[in-house]
Amino acid sequence: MPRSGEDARRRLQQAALELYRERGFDRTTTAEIAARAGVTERTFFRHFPDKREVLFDGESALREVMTEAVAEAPEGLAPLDILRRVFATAGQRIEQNRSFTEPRFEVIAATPALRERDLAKHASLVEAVAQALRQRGVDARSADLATRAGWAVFDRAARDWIDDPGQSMSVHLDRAFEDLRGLIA
Amino acid sequence: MPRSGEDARRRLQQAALELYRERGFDRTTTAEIAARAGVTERTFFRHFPDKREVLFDGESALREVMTEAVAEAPEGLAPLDILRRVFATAGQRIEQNRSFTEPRFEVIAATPALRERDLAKHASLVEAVAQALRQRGVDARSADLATRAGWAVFDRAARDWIDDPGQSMSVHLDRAFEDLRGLIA
DNA sequence: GTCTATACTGAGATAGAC
DNA sequence: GTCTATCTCAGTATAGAC
Repeated sequence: MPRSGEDARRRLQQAALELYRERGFDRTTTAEIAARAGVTERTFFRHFPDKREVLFDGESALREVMTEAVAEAPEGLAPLDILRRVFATAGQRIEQNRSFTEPRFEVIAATPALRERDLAKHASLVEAVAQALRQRGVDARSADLATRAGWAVFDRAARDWIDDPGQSMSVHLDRAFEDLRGLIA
Repeated sequence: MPRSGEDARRRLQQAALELYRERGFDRTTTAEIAARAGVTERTFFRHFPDKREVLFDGESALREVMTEAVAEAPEGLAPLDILRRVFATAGQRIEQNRSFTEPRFEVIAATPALRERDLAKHASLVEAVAQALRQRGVDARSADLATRAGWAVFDRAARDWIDDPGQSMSVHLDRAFEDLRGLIA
């Protein structure tokens, strides 16, 4: 059994996702997850602060991708146009990880406790993106409002893509942005 | 000790809010809440499924107010104009309960676990409002997107009102709606 | 790695309202 | 008598302290 911490971490995530799917989040104990990953229960809590967090390890990387995309967007773009680019970048990542994204998505949707954590992570991401906009000089109110409205569009597009993976995320994103425009006009 | 369940329920809510403010959510035990309310710990869990839910008892009433406001809005309004009315109605309720709303708001903002639950309740409200829009014949995608974007506006206005209660919620709402319009144009 | 506090659950008994 | 709120007792699992 490898002693590498990173390896154990990955096995714990894999084991947790499997068990949450097999018997449900509530009926899975941390001891079972640890056993399947070949470590002790204590090790589980060394890697993850709680039973939910094990499914949200990629969030900080996504945050970096998004805040960097904000910083690197060309000068002179309107806030919502910056966000369109940012979400397109994030959408690509999600598209590439589909084999992991999709089962994870299902488990979260089926589990209220995980859904709560998911929403909290989204709120945190939205806040980080809004802050990145502010650092580009966008005023605080506009940054906040644009990012939240933009997230509604992104979320809509992501769910559209789950239902219809034949079209790429960027197509779904464009459509959702157009829909929002139509609703306001 | 009164046998009325409603009375015990109210005492439990009151005791919980007090204790969460006095020593923080994490440092408050359910046994302490029950003791202050004059019931046993087990009774706490008969009224509330968990330690967080005790602060979210008014949500179902707010949901009814909002979905009814959707149903009662005049014919022929665009989705976002319906929502503007709905949120104005909800805003009035929030304004009236200020003495309860504000301490509760503070405790939630200071406690990650409560913030998560708060976000989940918001998501559930958004879904209920979107469904009410669908029942008026608004197509599913528009209902979803409009309600989420509208909620971003509502949330912005609510925080503006906390910072500046001198202006009414409806003023803050109008301003936030105008801001969104400006961002899209 | 060990120990412990506490959130939460289940089943059965009791007490008051009707 | 039924029904419902509460209590008592006995546990399990998570998470944090040591």
